[in-house]
Amino acid sequence: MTTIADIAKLAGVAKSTVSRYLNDGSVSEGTKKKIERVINETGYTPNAFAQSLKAKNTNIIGTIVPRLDSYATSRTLIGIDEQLKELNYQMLISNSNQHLETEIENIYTLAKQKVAGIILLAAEITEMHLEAFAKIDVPVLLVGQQHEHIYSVIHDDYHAAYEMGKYILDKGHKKIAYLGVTEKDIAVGVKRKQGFKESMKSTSDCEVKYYETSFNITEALEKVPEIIDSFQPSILVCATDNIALGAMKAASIKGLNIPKDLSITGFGGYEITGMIHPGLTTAKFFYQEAGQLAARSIVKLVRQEELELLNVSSFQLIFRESVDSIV
Amino acid sequence: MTTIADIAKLAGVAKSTVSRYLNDGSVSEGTKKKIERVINETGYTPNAFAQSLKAKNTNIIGTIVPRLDSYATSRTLIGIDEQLKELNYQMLISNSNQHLETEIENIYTLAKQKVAGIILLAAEITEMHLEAFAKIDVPVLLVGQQHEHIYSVIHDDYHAAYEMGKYILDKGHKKIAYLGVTEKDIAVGVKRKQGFKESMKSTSDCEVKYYETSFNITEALEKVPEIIDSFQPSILVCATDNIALGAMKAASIKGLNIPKDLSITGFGGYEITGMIHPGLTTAKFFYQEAGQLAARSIVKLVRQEELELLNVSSFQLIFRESVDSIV
DNA sequence: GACAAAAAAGGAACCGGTTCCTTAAGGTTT
DNA sequence: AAACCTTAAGGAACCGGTTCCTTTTTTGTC
Repeated sequence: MTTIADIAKLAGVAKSTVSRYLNDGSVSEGTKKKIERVINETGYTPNAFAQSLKAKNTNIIGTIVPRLDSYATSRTLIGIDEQLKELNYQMLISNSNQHLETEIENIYTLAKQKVAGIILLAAEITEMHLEAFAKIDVPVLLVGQQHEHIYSVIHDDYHAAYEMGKYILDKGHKKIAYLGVTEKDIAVGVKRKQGFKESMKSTSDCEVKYYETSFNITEALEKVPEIIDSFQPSILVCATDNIALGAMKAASIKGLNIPKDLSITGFGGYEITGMIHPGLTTAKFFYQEAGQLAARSIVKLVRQEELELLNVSSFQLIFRESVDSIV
Repeated sequence: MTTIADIAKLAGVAKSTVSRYLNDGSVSEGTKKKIERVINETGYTPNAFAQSLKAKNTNIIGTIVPRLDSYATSRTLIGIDEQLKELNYQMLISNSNQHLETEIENIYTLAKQKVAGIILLAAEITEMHLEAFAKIDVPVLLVGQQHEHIYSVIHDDYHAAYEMGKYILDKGHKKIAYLGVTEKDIAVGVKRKQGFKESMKSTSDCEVKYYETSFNITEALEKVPEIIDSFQPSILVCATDNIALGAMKAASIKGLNIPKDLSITGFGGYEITGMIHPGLTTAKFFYQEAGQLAARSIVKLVRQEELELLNVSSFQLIFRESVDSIV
């Protein structure tokens, strides 16, 4: 390993001069040349640890994700990474594997590594989270979930669900099943359901039933047949695309034709929803863009610039073949 | 920020004693208690940079991925992460966004950050890669691709394709289209094709044609109709599940029934292939397990232990509804 | 109780940078 | 030509740990 002292000796100058050359650059042309030559010859790069030790902070933004194998997560990470690179920050991914304790642990680990900021893609914010945020002296940004005291970037779950509700009413559906998730998840479990419920208020001759499942495709697959048998809805509104995919599979297994026998919708706008047959009608969220927004936002926080507490990313309904018109 | 000097002062001992307490632990019971109390009170954690600066290396394994939004990548990362945690190493993900130059850059960046080792999920190994590996003094492990001089963990692409070929011959197919990818990708582009070709040698009354597309779903979607029209195969063997998904969509759009009018197979074993209708017959690779193997392997390299140059992860054919029998 | 050996604790140097302070050199002003 | 300012460069301290070496304390043995 060559160090700054080696470079200094080889160039016949002091350490501080080399350091100055590398940073501000108040160095005469002659010595610049000398140092440049030596650095090129040796292929020297400064030791990042020594720099960070002195600087007491880094340009690293830690990003904690609940899982890596999810379209939403991946796209969000891509957006974050893209934007951070542009802002000269680096992304450090920390996977908590849908494990609450690991998630908390990761917060502390990142803090210990002196990251400049933390982006948290959480499904749920607990007391332990708040405690961790308070203890560490690092700005935190939530993505996908909101909280009254923490900066966040969220998707417009409420209005997406509202518009989706309006749309299926337009299509004439009267027997509607909504398949949601746990209310611990404010965004997906609460907001989407609220938006949907609100849209249902505009009509009175509809029968709407609400069910709950997990985020797991296979669990949806198991739960759906029962819903179909007992309630016989004309449409199944699923709180995520994955649930919708499970529902479609379940319907296919039962020999039902989508959308003739049963319409299905999702939320998310995963790429796969356009590739299957029939295509799935869904509300598309802009994960990558939200990731970019999150990156810009956390950097603002790091730089102590002004930022809205709540930042909303938009959505777009995508109409495909999985919804039939009832006449 | 509290430092080890603060702790030492508060506990009334020397810095070195605190350090010893934190590491080997050759400290008397009495002082242990004192130090422990102070550390608990202050919530002190050692500065990772100072430690790394002295230690001259880290327990971080850098993992370079070509893209984040791929099932194979995600699963592999999960496996790596899981296993590294167990071995007390940390994973640092670096995304090259399918950009060769970024990939090379990332190699150098990771080396500069003094990672203990690098796992590279590459699609292609160029001269620039080899040059980078030679320059940096960090062990490197390839995943998914092999190279005569570099340690690697690969999937058994050759035999998976061979078995797949055998299977579809068994099913009686005679007009077979193979839709592959660029031969720059040794694993997917070359090995799968080779294995498949080998299996085709066992018969003489088959017409087999080879085509090429990209890894992109939409490109497959565009290319497939032409293949169907000009060649009219009874089966389309796709080199990846994504290509197969594109092909299925294309077939659906043309109004073809899968598998009656056209059989389709893939490679990969993505979860979604079991969720669509009809289910896709595919060769499943064990990405997560391969990731774990990769983690164990890179750690062996870091510790300068013995390791085979080539480590092969197995596969399993999954038979679903997308392949018909020709009688 | 004296003495040797072992254990515990202290002190200083070091890791590789950055930065502050000081000195030296060169240029300008009067 | 002296006084002053500016620019360039050197030297030393510092960031927060670890480790080696030395000194002090404890323990055990005769």
